[in-house]
Amino acid sequence: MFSIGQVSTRTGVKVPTIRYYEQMGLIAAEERTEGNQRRFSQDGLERLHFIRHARDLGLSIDMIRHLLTIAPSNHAESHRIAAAHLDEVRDRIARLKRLEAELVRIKDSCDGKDECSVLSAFGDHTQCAGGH
Amino acid sequence: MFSIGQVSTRTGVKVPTIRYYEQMGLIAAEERTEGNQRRFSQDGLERLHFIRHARDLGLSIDMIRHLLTIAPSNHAESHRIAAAHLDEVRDRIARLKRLEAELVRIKDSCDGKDECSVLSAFGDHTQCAGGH
DNA sequence: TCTTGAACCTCTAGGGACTAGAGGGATTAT
DNA sequence: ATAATCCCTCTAGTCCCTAGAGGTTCAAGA
Repeated sequence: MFSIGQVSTRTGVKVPTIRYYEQMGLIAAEERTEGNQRRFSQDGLERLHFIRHARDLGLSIDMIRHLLTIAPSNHAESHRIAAAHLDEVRDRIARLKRLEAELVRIKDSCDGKDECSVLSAFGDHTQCAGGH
Repeated sequence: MFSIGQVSTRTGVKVPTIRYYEQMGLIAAEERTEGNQRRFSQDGLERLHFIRHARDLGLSIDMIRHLLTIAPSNHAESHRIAAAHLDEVRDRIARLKRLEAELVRIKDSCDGKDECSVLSAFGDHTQCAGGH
């Protein structure tokens, strides 16, 4: 059995965040000591690992709850969630790349000059690749 | 002079968001009508365009306030902000790409099978490219 | 066994960037 | 004049935590 601090160091999830996840219904400490401190089993630790990983991958708490409660018995649904999220991520990458290109343009427009136009570049939409 | 609604349609910034920006000290309506409604000048409109663009580019409200107050007279500072932000964006792109690769792995690991392992894939860190 | 100090507990509030709703007043077009 | 639309302020909610206050429990050393 692990204390919340041990779980925290093993999973990399901060202590208050673990308590927050409990509050949100993602996890629950299997036991409490006489003095009301949480004790987690190996299973609880792995569940938290899963949550951590899924959060790193950008899934929302709701999505994760969904995966944890509905999906274990339903691969099609799990698959759908993963695929939908992949689409989202690809979209975000595309948008960030446009953003990168524009920042380069803004930065370069003023490199090596005494006078630059970062401000007007920020205000100028005409060269934007994508429409806002 | 433009009403808040006209400014909203021209800039694409929603009405409550414009009021929020005012509250945050990014903009201020130049005038008010007898009946206390905001009226914006062309300048105000352009300032909001700038803010909209900078927000699209991912700059925080604080950064934008900084740009609007300190930077106009200080190109070096503006340049620094743009360059620092570019670094951030590149970092985000790199992380998202790792994420994308992993989502593909997770999805493919279960494509076309009757039984899949999305859940265990989410829980499995061993194949992560980057360390969490 | 006692004591110290680290770790734990609950509860409330804050943060960032909005968004939504209530309850009302102003403006504009017919 | 009246209806429709727009606008006002204020409060509270969203998401995912993070920080702090004020107090209790645990583990290890003397």
